[in-house]
Amino acid sequence: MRRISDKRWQPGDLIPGEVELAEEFGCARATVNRALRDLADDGLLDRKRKAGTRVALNPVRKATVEIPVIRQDVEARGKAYSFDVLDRKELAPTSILQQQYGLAASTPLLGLWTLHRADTNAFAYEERWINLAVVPDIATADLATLSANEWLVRNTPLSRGEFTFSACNATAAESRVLNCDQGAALFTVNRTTWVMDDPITAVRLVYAPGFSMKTMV
Amino acid sequence: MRRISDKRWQPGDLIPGEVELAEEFGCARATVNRALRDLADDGLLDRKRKAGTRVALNPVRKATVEIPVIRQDVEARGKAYSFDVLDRKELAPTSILQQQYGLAASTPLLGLWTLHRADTNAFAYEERWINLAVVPDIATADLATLSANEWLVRNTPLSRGEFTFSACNATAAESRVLNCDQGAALFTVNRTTWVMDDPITAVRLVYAPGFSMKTMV
DNA sequence: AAGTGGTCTAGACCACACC
DNA sequence: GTGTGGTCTAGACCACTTC
Repeated sequence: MRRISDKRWQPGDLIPGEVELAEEFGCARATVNRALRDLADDGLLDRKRKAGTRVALNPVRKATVEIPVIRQDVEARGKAYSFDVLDRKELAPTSILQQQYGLAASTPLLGLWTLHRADTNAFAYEERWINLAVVPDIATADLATLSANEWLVRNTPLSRGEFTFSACNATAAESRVLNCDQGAALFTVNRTTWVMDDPITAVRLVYAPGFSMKTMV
Repeated sequence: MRRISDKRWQPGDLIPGEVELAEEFGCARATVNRALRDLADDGLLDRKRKAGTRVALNPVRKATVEIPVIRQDVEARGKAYSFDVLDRKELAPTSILQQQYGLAASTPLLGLWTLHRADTNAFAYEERWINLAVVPDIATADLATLSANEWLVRNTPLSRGEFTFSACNATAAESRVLNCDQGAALFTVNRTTWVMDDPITAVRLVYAPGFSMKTMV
């Protein structure tokens, strides 16, 4: 790391192999491997078998953002968390949802519209679609006490997800619910979650004005 | 991972120690250690000496967002990148900057206002402060051909940074530069970068409407 | 004090990717 | 074919934390 930092090893440079570095530093090859692997995980090195290890050309900064359950997020800010399910409907996917996720027209979906609060203030507004074909049990769960998000986290196997962060102007409906001006800039997260190849849930989360997401590199 | 996924090990559960798992799986302890460490890095396990390893209670989703140099971001979208330095000033820190970063009133700063374009469209508007006390060389660099961001990446030792993502309504000036409506919701990134304990640069980056940042978990 | 994870060693074999 | 990183082993000592 020091050699990258002070430019003795410059971006694109091929650095010595593990065996050579182990000799130079007087340690075992496994130790060098661990160090180089950690640096590669951080995006500072590019490693390839046979080709060797190079200092990363694209200093792509990889930031790890932690995306906590909303309740924890609110509580971490020292506020009391509460939420209300404003609306709830079981219905078939719209044609947009069908093509976006490759769902059959007969797939049963549960739609939930939820307001999350910090103390008594609106914190975020959530629109969520849940695939009842994959998690039918949630249809009978008491989602007024345990949020759908937490229910899914507890009752669903590990999953992979995709997040999209953007900014949106508050619609009339959103401004009413979030108690802000229409057109206010709102930080928005779209999340889709799959188990295996089945989409479980799609969420659009609109945070009240002033929200920000912080991360370190 | 399978045992976490199928809930045989539930959130909060204390799982067997490394020695025991190594016996069970018929492998060396180092192999178990590597596996558990990887899972802990992914946020699935919490590990503490003496206390043991537990399945993470807070399934804090850790998403790794890649924050590329803007030029690469634009080029990855298949557009031609260009930029213009709209304004440039050397001056002392405002009192706000002084207290925010603990700068002396005499610290020389370079302020840059830059418009980044994708093809001929505005892509992002950047306001940047550079600490000339730490990187004096940049004052004489040709920042019209190589952006300040890339100059810093190439000429500065490794640094740590802090990112804040938020949403802002376009000011009158921003709407002119980004060619959008005043008040449009703009995705905004604030970044501060340090080398050791010295702040090098603070950037406020305002993306044109429609920008989104995507990441997988 | 004791038990846990954290790290290291010396050696070995494997798999991939380039020649 | 061959050299690189990827992974594993068996053993050892250390450091942190909780008991």
